[in-house]
Amino acid sequence: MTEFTVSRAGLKRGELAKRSGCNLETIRYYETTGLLHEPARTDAGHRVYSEVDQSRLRFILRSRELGFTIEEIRSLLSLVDDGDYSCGEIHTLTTNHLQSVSRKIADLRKLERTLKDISSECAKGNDPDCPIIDALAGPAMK
Amino acid sequence: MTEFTVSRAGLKRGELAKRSGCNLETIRYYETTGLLHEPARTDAGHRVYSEVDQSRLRFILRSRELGFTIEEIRSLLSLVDDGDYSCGEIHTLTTNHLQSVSRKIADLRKLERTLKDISSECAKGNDPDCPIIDALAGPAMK
DNA sequence: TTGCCTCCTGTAGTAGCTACAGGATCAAGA
DNA sequence: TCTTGATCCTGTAGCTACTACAGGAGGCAA
Repeated sequence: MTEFTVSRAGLKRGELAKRSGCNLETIRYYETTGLLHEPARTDAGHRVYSEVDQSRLRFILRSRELGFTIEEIRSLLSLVDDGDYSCGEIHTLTTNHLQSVSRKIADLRKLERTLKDISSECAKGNDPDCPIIDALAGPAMK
Repeated sequence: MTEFTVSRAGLKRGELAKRSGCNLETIRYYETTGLLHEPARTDAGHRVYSEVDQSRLRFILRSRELGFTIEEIRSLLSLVDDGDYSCGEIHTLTTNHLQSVSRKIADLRKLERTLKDISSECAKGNDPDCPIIDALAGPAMK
């Protein structure tokens, strides 16, 4: 069973932001949206993040880097939190995400092709008769 | 000099939305953000879109399809509106956009590769010891 | 005239943050 | 001990590019 490793004492929010590379306010945002648990507080109300909190943030940041949405991460975390997730469930979420990434790549490559095509027709001169503008203006509406 | 073609009488917003495939509210949004000029109105205040308005919307929609941001489209349109744009300026905007699309593709392909790698390590079974979770949890913070 | 559809305006919600205001707390130096 | 400046707290507004809704007015056919 995967667990978040524990080994160092608490950090305040600013220090956690620095070490994780995450924006200060984003940490609070992840708390309000429920991705991060509410951390312990000092008597004065300052947040103190345990090693478990730090690992959880790292998990979130890594998942975001890989393009998972907040809701997808919420699903991943809730499976882990419940404790009895199967590897198959995690795999399904991941491959679904992979498919949407692949689709996005395909879309962007079409787009890239089109942009190359229309910009290659352009003489780049001072002539104000522009094939790019013509291409963008396109045919009249039906 | 490129111009927007004119040939049919005015349309109301709903009709324009239907023909252009653009959402009804989006048309108003483009007006408030200044991409579309304020159209003529009937006595009762209903918007009436001329052929020029329709061409302009088509230009915007096509540019959005190609992934230009609203600000990029604003630049393109203001060059056209000023009337004395050079084809070189348009070409520059387009190739800048093309570069950002290409960068995005490169980023997504790395991401796709990583997702494939981590999900291929997974046995997909009921075993709750998941290499994907391990990969996402990653190494401890510095 | 009744009913229904479209139109109008202003405003709020979406994702995923980021930034700011106005106040409290902390830690180090004089 | 006092002061100064950094950091913390909360709540709220802003960003992009839309989309949706509420509540009211106009248009048109039976």
